[in-house]
Amino acid sequence: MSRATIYSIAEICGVSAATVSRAFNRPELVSPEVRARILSAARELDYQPSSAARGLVTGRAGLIGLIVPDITNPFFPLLVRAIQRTADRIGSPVMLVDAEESAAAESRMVKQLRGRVDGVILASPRSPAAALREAGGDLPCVLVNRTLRELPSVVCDNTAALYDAGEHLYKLGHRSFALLAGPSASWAAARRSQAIRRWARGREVELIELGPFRASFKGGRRAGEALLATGATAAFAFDDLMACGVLAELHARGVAVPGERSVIGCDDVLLAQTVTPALTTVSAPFADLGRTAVEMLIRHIEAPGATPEQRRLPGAFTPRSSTGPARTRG
Amino acid sequence: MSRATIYSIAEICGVSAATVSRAFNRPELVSPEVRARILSAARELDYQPSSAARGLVTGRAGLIGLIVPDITNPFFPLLVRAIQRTADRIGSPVMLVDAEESAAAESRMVKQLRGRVDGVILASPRSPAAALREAGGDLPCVLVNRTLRELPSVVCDNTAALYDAGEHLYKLGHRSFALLAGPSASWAAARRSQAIRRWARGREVELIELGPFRASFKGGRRAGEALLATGATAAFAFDDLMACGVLAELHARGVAVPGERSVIGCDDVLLAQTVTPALTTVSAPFADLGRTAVEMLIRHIEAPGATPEQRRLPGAFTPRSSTGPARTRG
DNA sequence: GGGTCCAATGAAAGCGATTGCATGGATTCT
DNA sequence: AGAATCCATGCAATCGCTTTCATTGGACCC
Repeated sequence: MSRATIYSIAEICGVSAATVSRAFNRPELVSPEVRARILSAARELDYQPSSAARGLVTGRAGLIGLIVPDITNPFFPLLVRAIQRTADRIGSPVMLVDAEESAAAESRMVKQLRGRVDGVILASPRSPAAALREAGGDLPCVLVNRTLRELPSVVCDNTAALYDAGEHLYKLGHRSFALLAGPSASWAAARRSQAIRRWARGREVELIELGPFRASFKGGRRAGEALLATGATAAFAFDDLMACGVLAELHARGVAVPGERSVIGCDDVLLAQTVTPALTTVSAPFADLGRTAVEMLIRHIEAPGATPEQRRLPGAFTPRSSTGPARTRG
Repeated sequence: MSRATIYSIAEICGVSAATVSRAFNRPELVSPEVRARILSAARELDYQPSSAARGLVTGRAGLIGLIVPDITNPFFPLLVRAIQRTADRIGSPVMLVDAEESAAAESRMVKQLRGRVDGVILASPRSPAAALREAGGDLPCVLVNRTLRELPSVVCDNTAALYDAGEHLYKLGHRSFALLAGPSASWAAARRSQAIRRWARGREVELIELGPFRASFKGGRRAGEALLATGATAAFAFDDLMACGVLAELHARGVAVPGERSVIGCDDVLLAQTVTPALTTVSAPFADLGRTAVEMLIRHIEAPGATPEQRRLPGAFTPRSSTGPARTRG
């Protein structure tokens, strides 16, 4: 048996297809008894409206796209969940696309998504600005963790939290810090480095910049190696994954954390809590990030002309066990 | 400017819409010059076919659904990527849905997906069999990491690898083992426990069954606690996440791994490599799992009547650093 | 030269929903 | 009572594409 349509329901109920359609979309326009009959018949037949047909006439796909650079990076599942949860509440499922860290794939996917979705959320896009604008075309887009003047965006602003982190270490007696920079193409990496530099400038401390390193466990191990070559007693890693690599490297070399060095991550992904010692980090407001992104996208879909809004949500400093008093040098 | 359609292209090229459609779908049916003209005009106008219109007439959405119980569990991102990669190659994007560990949500989502997608891949579904069958209806479904007689499925069979793991520990001198069981509702957990039991029965060893524990880091800590209350020198954890919890708990209590106890995980997720010590585990064939699932689904979409095929792919024992010689009991 | 066949194209009928407009019966107003 | 109003419903067009069937104009064969 083929799927039920508004026509089969109409026939059964002895009404026209238009009435059936209205029973679902504008229930106030059909008489209560007829509506009841229709709904019950629909349930009986296990009717599901064809989204293709609806999409064709309304011009809306009822879908939003989500492009992430790397779903295996533990940052993204948390974001994906937050976005999906919000999108689901407003009845617009999410099409997830993994760009596998390729900028080229990213804009290719945006293009592909056009015509299938009503708008897309681009999480931490790697693509150059021009490519993004071009690929987007008239497709509503919102960026997460990156800004671009022409597009709405929501970013996590870690400035204040990183200051808190710095102060935390300062109070523990640290005076020499290493900044383990993330990938140079990453907008977030640039912002974080900047925030830390600014904090360091306002304090009487030494800041040794190392990197850039890849935002991966391996990258972290390399960063750990570099860290040991310096006299820094505390390190800011670009993100938690890198911080875990640092921890592993230090452990492998018999350097105690936080005994001999303190390490700070960023994002607060699952890993940060499971690693030993538990990672002092800056928690990203995943839920808010996701919710805001979806809300902004919806707004942009409904009012395509609106000026792109830029939102920044603060991260929160979360002390755990990977930071401790500075070992007195010597 | 509204989007280009086959009509606008047809007009520009001085041909009929039918020809334009054919130029894309049955290129061998239109003359080379006309096709070239059409394709160039299409590129010019940045034409994207409306998937709604196409879907309406062909009855195919050109989309497959993927339902995972918990995207934040590191097992799933790896699977998602593998599935997406394959689906992408055959030009069928993936709609990802996170059921947030709720069986009810799971079947609700399956229902919702019907009419939007051509088929669904259900990864490690929690729902009772009846609910799944019912929700599926005539929608092609394939299960990953769970079997059900009526549905095609692909599972990771860890039996052999777990035997290897057992032998590995046996050779290291272990004679008393703990089995840290996963959630009782999990099909995979049942299979793993069974495999280990069978192995133990074939050997002169003691097997202490503990649990069930939640398949989470916290669950693992609890399992670690329970483990310490026994005399077992080696433990099989349900999965890597749980194993990490065990490791953390042992570390917190000053018990050395692998010095005093050996721990084995399962799945080989990112965590297994980043934790200290690196986890000895059983690697799941994520890429094959994903590829097979998509291929089976496609086959089932194209031949709805076919008998459900059941595939099992072997995991591979992967020794790392969390296992070592049994401490001679004192 | 006339018939056959084929390749290239066009005309038109849907696919299943939404929606503006028309309609007709009941209700209310004057 | 007749006119005006309104509510519930039906009719029919439409969205953009695919696909069947018909048509045209050569090329080819006898």
